[in-house]
Amino acid sequence: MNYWLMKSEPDVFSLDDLKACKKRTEPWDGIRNYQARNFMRDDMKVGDLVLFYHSNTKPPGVAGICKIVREAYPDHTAQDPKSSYYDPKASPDNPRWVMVDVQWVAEFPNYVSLDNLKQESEPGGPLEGILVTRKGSRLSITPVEKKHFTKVCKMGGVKASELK
DNA sequence: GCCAACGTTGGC
DNA sequence: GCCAACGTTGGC
Repeated sequence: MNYWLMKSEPDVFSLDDLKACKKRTEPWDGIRNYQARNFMRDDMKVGDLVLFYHSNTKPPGVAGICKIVREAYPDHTAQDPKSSYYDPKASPDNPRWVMVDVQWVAEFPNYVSLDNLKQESEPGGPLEGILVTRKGSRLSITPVEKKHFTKVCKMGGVKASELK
């Protein structure tokens, strides 16, 4: 079982939006970065838990938890000329990009802002090494260590051991 | 809106 | 295969 952090701009798609979806489930489409794609394609498994991060908002931070309910399959928006995610190099033979399905799990009673994360990821801190607080880190999907996942849940006011 | 950091593209 | 130019991300 792996843990992840996934970024989304809440103006585009927020944790609340996910909660409002049918079965609280929605494809995570539009990933157009190879490193992020490879994480999805090679390492994401059904049941993996995800920190749902709101980017490009004030303040940025982790809003809650979702989980992987379907493993990687072709992202059809890459083949749709009308989609803003259209990629002319994608085709049925070579879909090029993949997506996964995620399901809403929990909203944090306490929003965990990027500032909070930074404070705890200082040298010697409980989140030392977490990728999201690294300078210049733009990757929209990053793996998260179990101990870091547990700590962020605690900061958010949720017990990681009670998630399902 | 600015811009640093990073990824991608394409000429050579 | 190098690298300049360009595009994007995302905090501030």
